[in-house]
Amino acid sequence: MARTFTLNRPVRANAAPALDYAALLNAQQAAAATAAPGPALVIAGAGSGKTRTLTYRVAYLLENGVAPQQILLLTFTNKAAKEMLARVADLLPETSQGIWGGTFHSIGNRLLRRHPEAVGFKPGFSILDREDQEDLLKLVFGDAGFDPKDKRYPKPEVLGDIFSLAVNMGLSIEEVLLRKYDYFVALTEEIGKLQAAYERRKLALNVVDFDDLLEKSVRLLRPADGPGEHYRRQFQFILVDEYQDTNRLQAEFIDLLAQRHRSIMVVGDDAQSIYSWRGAEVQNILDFPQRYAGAAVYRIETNYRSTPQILELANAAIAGNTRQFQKTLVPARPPGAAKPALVELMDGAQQALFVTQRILELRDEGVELDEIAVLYRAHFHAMELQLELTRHGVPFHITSGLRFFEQAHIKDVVSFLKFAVNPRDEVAFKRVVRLLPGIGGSAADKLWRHFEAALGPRDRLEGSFHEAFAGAKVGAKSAKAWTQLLYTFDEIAPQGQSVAPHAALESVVEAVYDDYAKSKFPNYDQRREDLVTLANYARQYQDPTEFLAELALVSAVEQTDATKRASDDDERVTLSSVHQAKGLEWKVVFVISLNEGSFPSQRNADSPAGLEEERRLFYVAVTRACDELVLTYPNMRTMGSYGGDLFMRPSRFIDELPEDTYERWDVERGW
DNA sequence: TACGTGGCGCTTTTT
DNA sequence: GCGCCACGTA
Repeated sequence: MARTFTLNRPVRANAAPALDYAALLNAQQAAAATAAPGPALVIAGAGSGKTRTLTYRVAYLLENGVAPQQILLLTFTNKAAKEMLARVADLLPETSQGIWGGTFHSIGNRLLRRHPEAVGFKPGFSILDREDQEDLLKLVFGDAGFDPKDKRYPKPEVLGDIFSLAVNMGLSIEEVLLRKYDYFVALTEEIGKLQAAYERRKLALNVVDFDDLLEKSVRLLRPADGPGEHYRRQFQFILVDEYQDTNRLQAEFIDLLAQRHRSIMVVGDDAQSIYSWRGAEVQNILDFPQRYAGAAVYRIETNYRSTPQILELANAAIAGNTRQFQKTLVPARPPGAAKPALVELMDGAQQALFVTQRILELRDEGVELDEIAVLYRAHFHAMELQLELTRHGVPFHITSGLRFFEQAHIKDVVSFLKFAVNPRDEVAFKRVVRLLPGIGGSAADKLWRHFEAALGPRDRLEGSFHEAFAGAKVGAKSAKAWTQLLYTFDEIAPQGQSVAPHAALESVVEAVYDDYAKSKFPNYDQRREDLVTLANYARQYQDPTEFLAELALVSAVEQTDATKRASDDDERVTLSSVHQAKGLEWKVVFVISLNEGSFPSQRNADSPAGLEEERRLFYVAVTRACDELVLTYPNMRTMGSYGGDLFMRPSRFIDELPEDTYERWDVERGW
């Protein structure tokens, strides 16, 4: 084999590092940021400046002559990637351009766009989100010769979960079924057939799902003589954020890229691994020192976020877990005014009333509403609280529900573009035509077959859509809208070449969708506004393929300055699941419904591993609080939940706390 | 295809 | 106790 000699970017003349790491970081952070090349594990406790450390690590590499494109920075969320890259750019504006940074999925997308054929896809493939995937799975039943209405089979939604777990955890269908869906074990063979049919369909439609972005990338990277070798040479330094939440597939993705240089720094907190149900394996981080022999281990344990009282409770909360790196959060802040509060309430209604009244009290004390959060294990735990807050006129927002790009009206108009860009996209086509009055599943299917025949083996339409659909019949009820639709298709993709995304969106809304939206949606105005926002967002993109990929991979639009200002004006309390609160902090945090069966969730309480994850979730919840932490539990489950009244025990996580870590509040009725 | 009614099931959701 | 989906009917 030829010898490889790697030239590093020449170090700038008199290149005394501009940044004084010892002054900007604490000793633990600085040690990690300036670590020598080679494998390294950074155990970063909650609130310890993990992002800061990672940011300075990148800066340190750049300052020491590593070229930006030799750095790969992997995160789980777009927000995290964006934030870190922006902070690096702030530190070193001149040298940071060209870093490969993004989510696992977006980096996978980038690789596959460069080498689609190597894994059987064609350029311009589109990305299915979860809903698209389910739509496609419905079609797949027919392919495999099964009746989708047959109740024995898992619903598309569950099927998607099964396939996803299999891919992400590197398990066979049978293993997944045995572990999580034992009532489907008898159908192992059939489900396997469905999976094969699904794979064929994706290739035929030239579409990939989220999991493919990783799995096909791994397949691309695996061969020693394939394109992977190029990237193994290129990425001399790999950094991974939130490593505790990686699954088996992601771990392999990283390992494949790190094979050559072995200069990989993974950062995370095993105590905050809370996504095992999505395939995350906390074992990845726990075993890292074994998998990468000679790995340096750094610990960042100084917590800048919370008062010592809150940290004492947090440390006690996680102590019950055995599978963890022992660590203790060390407070940097002076003692706060009070210990965390533990509040026993009669029932859910009283809990809601208590939280509401305490929030009002805090507001009177000068705490702003957006510095307060109420966290819970499951969204329905917040139902009574929502009623109570509304009754008292306390504004709140809930971090749940559909994200911007997943809303029906957004997906509807985007489907026009998807079909224009990729005329093989049956799912997008059917979604579009079903918007027309008088056209349902069977008419959509007929139209699709007609179009498929006209398209032939090509991946791009050469003539006009009018020609392609010549002779296709629709009912009298649909005729007018159908003509209008064909006209629109030809406008947004003349000769099969799609126009710029914002122009296409404007055409679609104006010609077809606006009328539909008016008749269909009670909140037409809001939706119309969203569509304008979407079109404006699209202006950044010239290439429709790139725009569509971005939509699939990004869950929220950047807040415009206008909306930011608007939301600054009216402060709101945050209501959030603990999962969605990870990485965030508030001055005052309430954790509610701390009952056996609720938190820990009944479904995880039976297995030791499940219970440890619930305990980590509790740990994540309490470590969100800066100044004040309030834990509450009702004694009875009443209206607001199903099944009638029931006594409930306080959570075992409360029993596990030493009594001197909190102060009990006695709540009594004042009327 | 569109609309009304009964039955079922009901954690979390980075991409 | 409610909402969604699937099935029945026009």
